[in-house]
Amino acid sequence: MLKIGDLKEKTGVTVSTLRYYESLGLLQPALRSDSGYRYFNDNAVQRVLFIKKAQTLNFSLTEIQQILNTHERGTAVCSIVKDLIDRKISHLDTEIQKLLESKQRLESHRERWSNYPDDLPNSESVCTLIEELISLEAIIVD
Amino acid sequence: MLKIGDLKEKTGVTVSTLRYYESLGLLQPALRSDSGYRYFNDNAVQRVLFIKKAQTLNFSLTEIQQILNTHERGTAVCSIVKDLIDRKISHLDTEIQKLLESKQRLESHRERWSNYPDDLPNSESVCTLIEELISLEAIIVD
DNA sequence: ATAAACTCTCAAGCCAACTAGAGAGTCAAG
DNA sequence: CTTGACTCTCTAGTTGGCTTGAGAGTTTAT
Repeated sequence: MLKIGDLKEKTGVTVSTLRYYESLGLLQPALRSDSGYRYFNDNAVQRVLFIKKAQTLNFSLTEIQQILNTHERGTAVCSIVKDLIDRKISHLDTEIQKLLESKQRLESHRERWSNYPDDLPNSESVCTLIEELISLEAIIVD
Repeated sequence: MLKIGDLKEKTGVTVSTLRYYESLGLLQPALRSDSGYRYFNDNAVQRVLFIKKAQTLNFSLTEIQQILNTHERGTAVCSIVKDLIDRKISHLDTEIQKLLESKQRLESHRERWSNYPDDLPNSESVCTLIEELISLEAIIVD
């Protein structure tokens, strides 16, 4: 039986985070001592590692809970998980697209600006970059 | 002179958000009436639109404030903005890479799973997908 | 003159995933 | 048997970008 500190050692997840996971229903101690100490079985290690790894796959704790609940309930629900993963993939796709667009717009600005000389110390213009950024929003965004 | 509601009409940004921007120092009414009403000049429209558009370029309000302050101060500081943009681009790159990785890992799982048949209604196994996900974390993550 | 629509301030709530701290109780080694 | 490390609960704070609501005052159109 593992006390919460042992579980922390085996997973690298802080004690308070473990308690937080429990409060969300992601984790359950196998038993509680009379004094209230949590005792986990080895299973819990797998579970916590699963949570961490699912997080690296960009699943939220809520989604992870769905997967684990599904698992718990014992119903044959691969399709639910498949759906979740499909939706996650297309969500990731959207996010990636957005970021790529932002990046490309920024790059095209940088490029365009590299054709302008740096502001001269005493030049009238405050900052070509900013002025363009501010005055040419239409171009920036469209 | 525009009242805050007019500014909202012209920019599509809600009144409370506009007040919030003011509280962050992103926006300043040209004057306040005796009764406390904010009055903005047309300039403010540009400014708000700039904020919105900078947000679509993944700049945070804090970063936007830096840009605007820089602009306000009247110093010739293109290089600061250039730096900001460079850092933003490489940050975006990192984010994109992360998401791409997640996506690819998920896709390889989906692919692998598509070789397994769906669970049969009364099969012993709960869910091949979940079991694999849970038991083979090493594979999943490495 | 009155009602509708607008505006004000200030406080608090929301999301996610934690983290920090107070104050008290418990366990294990020497 | 004491000391130090561990654990407990509970509350509240963090970041970012807002939103919601209460309660009160103001402006505008008819």
